[in-house]
Amino acid sequence: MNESDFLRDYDPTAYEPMAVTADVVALTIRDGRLHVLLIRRAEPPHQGMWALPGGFVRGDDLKDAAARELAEETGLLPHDLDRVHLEQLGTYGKPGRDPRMRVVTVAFLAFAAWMPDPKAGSDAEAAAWTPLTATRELAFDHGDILEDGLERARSKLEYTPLATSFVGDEFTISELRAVYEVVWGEPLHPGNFHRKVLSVPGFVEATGTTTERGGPRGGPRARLYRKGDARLLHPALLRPSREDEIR
Amino acid sequence: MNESDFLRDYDPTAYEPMAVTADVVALTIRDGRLHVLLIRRAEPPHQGMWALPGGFVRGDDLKDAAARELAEETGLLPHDLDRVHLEQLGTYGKPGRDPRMRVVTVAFLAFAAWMPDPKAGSDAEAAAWTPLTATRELAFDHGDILEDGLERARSKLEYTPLATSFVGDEFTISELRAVYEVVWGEPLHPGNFHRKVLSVPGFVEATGTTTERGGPRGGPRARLYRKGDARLLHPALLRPSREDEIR
DNA sequence: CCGGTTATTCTCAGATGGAGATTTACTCGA
DNA sequence: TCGAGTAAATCTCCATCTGAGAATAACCGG
Repeated sequence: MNESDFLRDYDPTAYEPMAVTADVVALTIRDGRLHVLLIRRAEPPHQGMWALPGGFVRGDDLKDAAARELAEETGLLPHDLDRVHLEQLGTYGKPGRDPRMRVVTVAFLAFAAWMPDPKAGSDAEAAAWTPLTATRELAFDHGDILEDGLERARSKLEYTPLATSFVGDEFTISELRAVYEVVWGEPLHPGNFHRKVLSVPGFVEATGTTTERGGPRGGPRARLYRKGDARLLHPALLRPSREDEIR
Repeated sequence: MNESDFLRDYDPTAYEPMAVTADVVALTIRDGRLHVLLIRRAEPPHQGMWALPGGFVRGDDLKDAAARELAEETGLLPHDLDRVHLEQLGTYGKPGRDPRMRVVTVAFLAFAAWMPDPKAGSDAEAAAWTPLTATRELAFDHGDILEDGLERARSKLEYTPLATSFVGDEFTISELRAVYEVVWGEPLHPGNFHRKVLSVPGFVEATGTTTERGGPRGGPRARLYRKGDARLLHPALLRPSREDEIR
């Protein structure tokens, strides 16, 4: 028996204690801006700082732990949770990232069209949907995790129908375009976007109905669409101008 | 203090023992076929079955643990390890995936142009580069992890210069095309591939030299190229015909 | 030297994408 | 009620990209 096999069979609690947590980067769109769910830490370390919601993984699956954490902070019911897109983002385990002990954090990314205001008296001292433009410095390495989550979100809009997770069941092409513009942070050509969305097979399907009224500042009633059955967008909707990220 | 904060401050060893391992999906190309590094388990559970190489994460970073594991099984020196692409693939922590105890595995994906034969008398009873066409059923959920790794590899060839990790420092366009054909599992149009590779800015740069001889079955000498400075391929090289994956 | 192989380039038609203009339907305030 | 402003939906034009196939030329082995 060599070292590795020895370790595999040895009592694991004899090693450096290792805790596994599931943290969530929960994104939603409010007032035309992208928001992330943050909590204010009630205890040291980093007491009083804002952080991503999260908690220890216990007997459940990693994803279930993340869902539980999300539900706890938002007051989302199991029924609502079904409508939230939740995917694994990455795992962060650099020694020293938590001063108390070795903590390995599995980060998840959540998207939803609408989420309730954080429950008062819930897990942390305070929880709030925070516009990304106003993000303070976060506790631990949560700033890095948030950055990774945003990049993942921007990227997944390109080749998956994920944007439909940010809007209601029925939506207009303009609402969908607003999602892309908010997440990508740049304006898109309305005509070309419209053409592109309708030309990608399975992205959206027409409901045959329109909005009740035109926009608040005028314009015709827009047709309503539902999410289609595509799992991948082909061809993809590519972000304009990211020359800087290529090299 | 509510439940979650209580847990955060409580002695972590009081919980269900949780082990964190780093496993590696190491891919390379040999004899024109894609190979994955597998070990044969020397101990129960799944004694005698093939599995991905991996081991417990201890005081080091997750990625370092994966690199150590890879070096251990292949005999790769630190110098060689620099030439291996290693990235995080995902984390697998479903309760019950290891019958002994709760094990959370952070899986990594490794690519290299060439890796030595596994060291005799190393970690496991046996280790071998296995052609993917001949993969047996793997221990634990390693079959799922391998599948995820393959899909990640196929996908990353599309929009990153990762394929250059599978060839030597200097390579011909045909060698590069062979990488794509082997990983994607389908033939590509040589003329269009050639045009495309040279048209993507920063993918490859000419060395100005050619091979010493033509191919083993004839043909002119091919020009040699080096990896360029692009981190992303734009526009991407998209896989043909994946209609089946879209819906 | 010859037939077969392969690197490289070219052609051509169809698909795709960006920029801008047009048409039409609607809201709001004068 | 009417006119100005706004926005949905469509269209044009043109540059670029793509897939399929073919042409050219260099090189192998016999």
